[in-house]
Formats: sequence, structure tokens, C-alpha cells
Amino acid sequence: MNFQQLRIIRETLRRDFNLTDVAAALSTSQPGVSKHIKDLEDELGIEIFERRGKRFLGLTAAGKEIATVVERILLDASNIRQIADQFASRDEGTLIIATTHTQARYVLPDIVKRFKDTYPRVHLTLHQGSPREISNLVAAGEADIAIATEALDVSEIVTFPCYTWHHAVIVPEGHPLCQEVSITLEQLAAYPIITYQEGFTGRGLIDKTFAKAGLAPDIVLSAIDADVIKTYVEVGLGIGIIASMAYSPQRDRNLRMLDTHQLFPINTTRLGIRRGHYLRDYAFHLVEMLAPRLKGAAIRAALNRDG
Amino acid sequence: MNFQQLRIIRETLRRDFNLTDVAAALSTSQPGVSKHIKDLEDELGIEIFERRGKRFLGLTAAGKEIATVVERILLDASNIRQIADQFASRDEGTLIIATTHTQARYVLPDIVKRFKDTYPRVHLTLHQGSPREISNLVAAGEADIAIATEALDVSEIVTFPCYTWHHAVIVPEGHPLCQEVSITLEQLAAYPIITYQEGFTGRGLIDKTFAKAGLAPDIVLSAIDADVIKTYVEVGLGIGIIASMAYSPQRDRNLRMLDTHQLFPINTTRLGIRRGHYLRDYAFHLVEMLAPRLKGAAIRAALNRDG
DNA sequence: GATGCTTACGATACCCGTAAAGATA
DNA sequence: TATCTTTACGGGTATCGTAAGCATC
Repeated sequence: MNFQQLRIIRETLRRDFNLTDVAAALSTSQPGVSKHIKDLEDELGIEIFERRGKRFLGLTAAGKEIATVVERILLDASNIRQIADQFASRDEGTLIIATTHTQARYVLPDIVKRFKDTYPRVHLTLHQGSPREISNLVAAGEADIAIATEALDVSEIVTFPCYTWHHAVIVPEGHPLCQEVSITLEQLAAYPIITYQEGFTGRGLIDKTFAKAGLAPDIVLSAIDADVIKTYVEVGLGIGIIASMAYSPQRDRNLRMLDTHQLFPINTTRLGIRRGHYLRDYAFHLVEMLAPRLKGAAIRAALNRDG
Repeated sequence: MNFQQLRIIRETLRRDFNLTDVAAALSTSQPGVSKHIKDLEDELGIEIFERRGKRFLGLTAAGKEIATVVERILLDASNIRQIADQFASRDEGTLIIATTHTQARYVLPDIVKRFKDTYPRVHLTLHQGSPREISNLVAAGEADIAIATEALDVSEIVTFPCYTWHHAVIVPEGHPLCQEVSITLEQLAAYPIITYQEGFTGRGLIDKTFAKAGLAPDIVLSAIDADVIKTYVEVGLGIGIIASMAYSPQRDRNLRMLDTHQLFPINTTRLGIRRGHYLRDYAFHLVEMLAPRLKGAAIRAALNRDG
């Protein structure tokens, strides 16, 4: 048994049992991949993969149990490298954050700037994606930290509350709703609405809120990001519901944000880290910038629980 | 990084940083060991071991963190082999039990017989040793299951209650205590006493019981096993305090066991398994024979908690 | 016929063991 | 001086990549 064999097992799962893809992903030859699998199966005396003829279809029962252990070994192997890097150069290295448009555009810029100032020698990478994509990146160990409001509840990932926020309503300058002192859901539902797509930035809670009130709002456009929403609110397609931090009086001069704190429930943006993943000290500092309440030691402990 | 390097790291800790011993233990050459360590340190860019000149003294700070991960990787590697064996041949394999004299001599024979009948193709090995030795064997992964009343409370080992028992007093036929209806600690303390050594078969509880009653018993002989104790009770050196299951009316015709249930607190014999260790199905059956209350699924869950 | 896996084979690199030298107690 | 580690070197093996062959879709 060697690490290359284990890497091949893992990659075979990720590449949907196509050994040609596996070879490409690990930048080696396809026959080599075949042989490694065969060698390992021979050594263990069992078949790890289900086959029809020469095609690979999936895992055997034994393969399923082995796969989880293989994942853990490879995670630990990368942890050893992380630990070494940590001691070799405390303030130098890489950090990959996977996050959504909302965070990347409206929340992270300040924090990233502070982080870069503190750790100029850390190579910080941001990966933007849908909550689901983010979640997969972190679960696969391809990103260190996920920051999102949705879709982080998978078993491989430990999440921590980061900060809370509310949805707000935006309307064009001079819109009738600007006159109202206290706005109700019924009033909102009377207008065409532009907001996030299902699965993005708390859309689920918006739907639930209207449904609970027995209202069927007319969603004329669902977008992935607040910039698109604002654009169409400006042209008068409807009123917008966005995360409040996406509104800035300076930038959005043609728009008004209405106080609707009481209408929609609280959203919690969470950060997610892969269970068992070793994080560099500077990563914990970033986490503390994001959520001052969270302490490095507590996070380390949570990451190693229930391995 | 490869597995041989990791094995060498682990063995270096176990052999107290003597590379010559490490080479012998892994049956390879000492220069090879040196080179592997150097190669790994170069690859990681840090020193794992503290050195004075050419001598190895201990782990560096980085080495300490890495060592725990190395342990886990090697444990998982052996788990993969176990899983493979499990699927290759469900009722065939090996099982190593580490236990004390008391268990091996008076409790396990029946269970071992039943187990051998059920699983004739499993190679069952018993390792007898002191509680401390047993504990080390299981923690090092050299035995699968520990069975003992003492010394299993180390962090690497998960323990489960197995069964409970009491200490009993044995005296030679015709001893004055045989006349007494209800015996007190004071009466016992009036005679010379023969019992277990410190750290064996509940000796600690015996001492505590007398101390609590303000008594200072005269321990004229401390032995490791009940057979030695019984021998000296027979020759009249004193009265014996042993685990009740060590007495058999048939075998021990020259001795009488006195009912002292109420005098000494309950002892619990526990079984211990290394945290994260994968056990074969037949091992769980043995556990169920030892403690019918314990269920395989619950044990598997406990072994994987708090990795 | 296109895609995907296995077998065959030669070059390379890695790993191991022996021998000798150097450091430490 | 005895013990222990490092350096140096040669032989063997494992790994890798290319090329060809064969199954599956």
C-alpha cells in the first residue's frame, strides 16, 4: 500500500470511476492507474471496485468502507504538510476561501484588506461559487474555509456562526413605498418582486415568510447576486429584496433602502471548515476577523471532534 | 512522504529515539532509517527530531504535532487491511487479547472455548501481562482487546464495563473465622493478610476500604495472582483476600470462602479497545460473549468518537 | 468506430543493504 | 573505546510512460 494508490482510489471516486480522467487529474499515465488499483486489490485480497467487464461501475461493499478510511489518511497526510509549513514559516503560505457573491462583494473586501496588511506573505485566494459548489470545494479539501449563508450543512463540514443580518427592501427613488412609515408584507406583495434565486442568500427564508402570511408574491426575476437585482430595480421592473449589507447609500444613489427589520427573520452567515482539516494560525486569525467571538482553540477542538 | 518513513517516525518514538533499535525493530538497515528521516524532514522543510550533534534526543514542537497525525495514519492503514480481511474471509483471521492472570485463569476459559467452537478458523492469541503492560499493548495496536480491572484509563483506549465482582476472603479449613456469622473489617485486620500487589485485581480498593475504616492491616505477602495467594493461605501464612471468581469449592477443598459481600466495594472488570481501531465482526461477537449488554454497533460508534 | 481498460516492455528513479568514516558518550 | 549516526556506493526492484491489444458502448 502506498500513497499514490490511495490518491488514485480517492480520485477514482471523484472522477466518477473513469480511470482515464483519473490519470489526467493526477498527471500520470492511465495504464499506471490501472496497475496501481490492481496491485492494491491484490495486496488486500479483495476487490475495491465493482466492474462490468473492463468498465468500472462503482465501489464494492468493502470498497465503501475502505474509501472513508482512505479519505482520512489523505487528509491526515495533507495535515502533516500543513503542520510542517506552519512551523517552517509561520506567516507565509496559502489560504483558500470559497464564498458567494454576497460575501465576496459586500463583506469580505474590508477583511481581506486587513488580512493582507497583517500577513503580506500569505497567498490568499478567493473562489466564488454557488453555496453548493463552495460546500463541495471545502468537503474535497480544495478550499480551506467556506463562507456562506446556505448549503453548508453536510457531514464533512463543521460550521460556525459568523454574523447575522436581515433582508431589506430596495425601491427606486420616489417609489410610493417611500412614503410609508411602517411597511407590511401585504404591501410588499402588491408589487412585482425581484430577489435571489432559490438556494442563494436566504431566499428560502423569504419564501417561508410570505407563505406563512398566506401571501403569494409575484417574483418577476430571481437573480444570483444583488448587483443584478439592483440593476432591474433601477429600471423599474419591481421592488428588490436583498441582503441589507448589499446596499450602500453612496454607491446606490438611485435607490432607497426601506427599514424592514421586523418583516423577515434573521439570517446567519456561517463559515465552514472540513472536519479534521489542520488550519494554519493565520487562518484562525482570519476567522477571528470574521467573527470576533470565535476563538482558535475552540475551533480546533470542534474540528477534531467526532472524527 | 511514504509509509515506511511514517513507520520509522512512530518506531523512533517507541524505541526512545535510538535509530539502531528502530532499524532492528523494522528489520531494515540503520543507515536506511537515518536517510528516511532526513528525506522526510527535507521534504517537509522542518526538523521533526531534536538533536544534540548526531544523537537524537526527542521531538521538536512540530514533531509532536506531526507524531499524533502519523499515529492516526498508520492506524488507518492497518484498518484498511482489517477491513479487507473482514470481507475476504469473514470467519477467518486473528484476534489478540491482552489480559491479566485473573481473567485468563478464571473467567476467559469458558468464553474462549465457546469462541473457538463458533469460529474454528480464527487464530485466537492470549497475551498475559500486568494491567500496565496490557494497556500498552492495546495502545500500541499490538493487541485488539484488553480485559482488566485496572490501568485501562489512558486516552488512547476506549473502555466498556464488562462485568462486576467482589473480593472474598479465603481461610484454611477450620480457621476461627469460619465460626463467625457476619464478619467485620476489624476481625479481618486482626489476622495477617495475603492479597494482590498494588495495581492488580482491585488491590487499590482493598487498601482504601481498610484505610476508610481507620485500620492498618498487616499484609504479609502481596502476590500477582490468586494461585500464589491460595498456596500461602493453605500453608497458614495468613488469610487471603482474592477475587471471588478465583475460588472454586471443587478445586480448593482445603480452603473456605467467607461471605464478605458487604465489606468491600464493587469492582468492575472492563474491556478496552484502541480508539479508532477497526475490529473484525468476530471480535464483536467475543465482546458480546464477555458482556452480553454491549452491542457491536454501540462499540463501533464509541471507537470512532472524539478521534 | 469511439471510448476505456489491460498487457507488454524498456528506461528511470527510488529504496535498500554493505562498508567506511565521523561524532558522541 | 564503545556506541551511535552520517556519508558513500552498488545492486535490485518498483514505478512510470509509451505502444500495442482488447473489451465495452
